[in-house]
Amino acid sequence: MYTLDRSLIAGLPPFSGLSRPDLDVILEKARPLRIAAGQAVFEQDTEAHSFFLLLDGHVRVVKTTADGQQVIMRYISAGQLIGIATALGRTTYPATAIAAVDSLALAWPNEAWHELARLYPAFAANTYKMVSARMEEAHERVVELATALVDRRVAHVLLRLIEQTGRRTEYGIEIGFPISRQDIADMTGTTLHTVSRLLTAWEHQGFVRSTRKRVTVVDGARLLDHVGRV
Amino acid sequence: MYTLDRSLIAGLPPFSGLSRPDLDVILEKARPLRIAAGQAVFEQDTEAHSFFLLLDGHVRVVKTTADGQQVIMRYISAGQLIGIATALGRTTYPATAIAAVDSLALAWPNEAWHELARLYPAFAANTYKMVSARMEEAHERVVELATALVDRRVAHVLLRLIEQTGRRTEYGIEIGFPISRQDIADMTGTTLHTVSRLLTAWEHQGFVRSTRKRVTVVDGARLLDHVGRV
DNA sequence: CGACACTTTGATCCGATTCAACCATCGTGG
DNA sequence: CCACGATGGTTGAATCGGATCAAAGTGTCG
Repeated sequence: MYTLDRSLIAGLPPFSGLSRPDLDVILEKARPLRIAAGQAVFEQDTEAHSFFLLLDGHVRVVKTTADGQQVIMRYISAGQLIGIATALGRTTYPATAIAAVDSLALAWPNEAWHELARLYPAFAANTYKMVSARMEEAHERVVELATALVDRRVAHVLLRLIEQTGRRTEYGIEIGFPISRQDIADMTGTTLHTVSRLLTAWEHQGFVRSTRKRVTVVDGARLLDHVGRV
Repeated sequence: MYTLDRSLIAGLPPFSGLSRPDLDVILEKARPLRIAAGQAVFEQDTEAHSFFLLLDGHVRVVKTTADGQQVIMRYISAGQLIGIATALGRTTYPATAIAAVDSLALAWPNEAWHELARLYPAFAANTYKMVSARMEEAHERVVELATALVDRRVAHVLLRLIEQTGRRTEYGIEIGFPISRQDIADMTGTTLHTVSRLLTAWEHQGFVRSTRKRVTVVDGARLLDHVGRV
């Protein structure tokens, strides 16, 4: 028997509007889970047995096509749900989730979802709101992929990532987890070569700084302006 | 006072699981609406005052970027809801909806949504299921835009459209509404020129047939095979 | 310290856009 | 009812954004 403190999840968006005792009931059904960097939380097309709440760390959600090409659908930060296949009426996970750094999550067995959704309408409502938000994001991404050139797409990804996970450093705002050129390419539908060229060009122009797997945005406004030829 | 027969909406996916009297209550709040081909049902970024059910016809949902580029997000067929901005917690429409042919819809004032969702949980559940399905579609589209070449994307769009709206004809299965090369380009992130070239090439190869604003898929399997170089 | 993962950079190639011109079909009004 | 403008479609040539091919450099970790 674990004793998970409800302060772990109190105040997180998925549980907003729930009372303290509610949280205790919810926590009772959860099981803590450590995921080492590079390890999968769940794998695409396998039976969905659980859904997860990321407590600490960063996880990337990756879709792989039949011919082996990868697309990173999103990065999940602490406080967010992942693997909610059941809530969407699926029986398998639509993507693979890989820890970008050593991470900590809670796992609930699948059956718990329906029970919790019934018991706590606020929890269900929060989840659906999140699904709606993710749908809109996906739509925006479709528009961008269909209309914008690569430099613009890469710039927008960097700005989105520093907004979601950035932390202040001496030179600017750094993306909050290690990310390679290949990762950025997989988020924008391009190649690591093109990303590398863009980043070095932008570094010369003073918009960004980067080292191995770390990217810092020095001047986001000027970067946006640079690619924002409207 | 109108008298809308409940048989109009009985059996449609958004209302599955609802009783006859429920349907009557729901219909009471609706107002019928004719939309001429080319007319907008609602416009992007304007105040969302209503949501709609398409009873007859075809409507395309279009997003326009700041610099005027268009992306067709989807085609709506009879029996589907559109403009459910409110259900997603928005106050404005995220896209413009244009009738592709003369169409008929029902319109509910925005306030009705929360009321109906509260009164009829099945209705709310159906709507969320649809939102989930659309999110998955959007994700698939992101993957395709990020990884597949233009010919593959165009082929997939044609096959999807005949699956959703196709009707048998002498030569094959025809897309159920008028659609131009430009429209197809706006769905796949390419240009009308490229679509035109692809369609004429495919016509020579016997995969499709087309005339002005009408496209018929003669042999979908061979078309798929043609672009499906995996 | 050596192997491996990540990054950079040059050269070449190609899919698709852009530019340009012309043709076909439809709807409309004199 | 036919002429004509408008909308939609085709096709060639030039161009270009990025991918691909190729090779070498660099940081990191076991």
